Amino acid sequence: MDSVTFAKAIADETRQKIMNHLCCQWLCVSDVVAKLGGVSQPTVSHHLAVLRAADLVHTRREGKQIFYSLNQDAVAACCGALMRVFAPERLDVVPIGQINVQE
Amino acid sequence: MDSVTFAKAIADETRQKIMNHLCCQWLCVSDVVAKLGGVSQPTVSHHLAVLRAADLVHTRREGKQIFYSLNQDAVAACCGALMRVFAPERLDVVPIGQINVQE
DNA sequence: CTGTCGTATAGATAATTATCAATATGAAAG
DNA sequence: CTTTCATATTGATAATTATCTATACGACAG
Repeated sequence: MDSVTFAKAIADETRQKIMNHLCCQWLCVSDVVAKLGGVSQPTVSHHLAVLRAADLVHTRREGKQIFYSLNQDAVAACCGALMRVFAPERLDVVPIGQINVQE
Repeated sequence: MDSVTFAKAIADETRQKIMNHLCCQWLCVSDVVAKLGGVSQPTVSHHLAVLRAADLVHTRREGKQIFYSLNQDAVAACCGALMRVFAPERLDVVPIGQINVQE
């Protein structure tokens, strides 16, 4: 996966909202539709497909429903790659919250 | 600056190429045009404007030319913010190269 | 097998955006 | 002041994409 694909995948407000809801929990599509409010089910399915194509979500089938959850490993890997390429001189002081990257 | 603005700013191949060229060095617009090859000057100016609007580049005037360089601090801050939001459970093992984030 | 429920896909449309050619702006030189 | 050079802006166009409605698909219940 390249950094442009990753950037395009997260470059949408609705998609970031979805990612927020899928962070640290599994939700089925209709759950996401309900949480968003005002967005149709096909639109949500489309966004989930974009996230899936970028490998940013995990998927699990359970009967008729399909559950999604955020692939935090992929997010971390992509952000790390972005930093290596576009902030190589800041790798020693990355402001991840109050945490600093150290060797 | 919000994470959607950042993502949109870097969600373009030409823009990421420009960011690459502006990483760790100052280049004027015509330099960037030359380095890219096949992209018109107005297009480059437009992309630089997008990057500037997202505060991802530094600017310096020198006579008739305007020099740009990548704002690595902003990149690092935005990537850090993305990680905090979308990879909160991986903050302790962020794969920044061979480096791990530690407390 | 048929109906129902959850999700995905198709098709259409509107909005955004990437790009170029042409032109404006602005700074320095003569 | 006029010209020249570097960059920005305008206007137009093509490509991408976000969204909806309608429909197809796939799993389960009866």
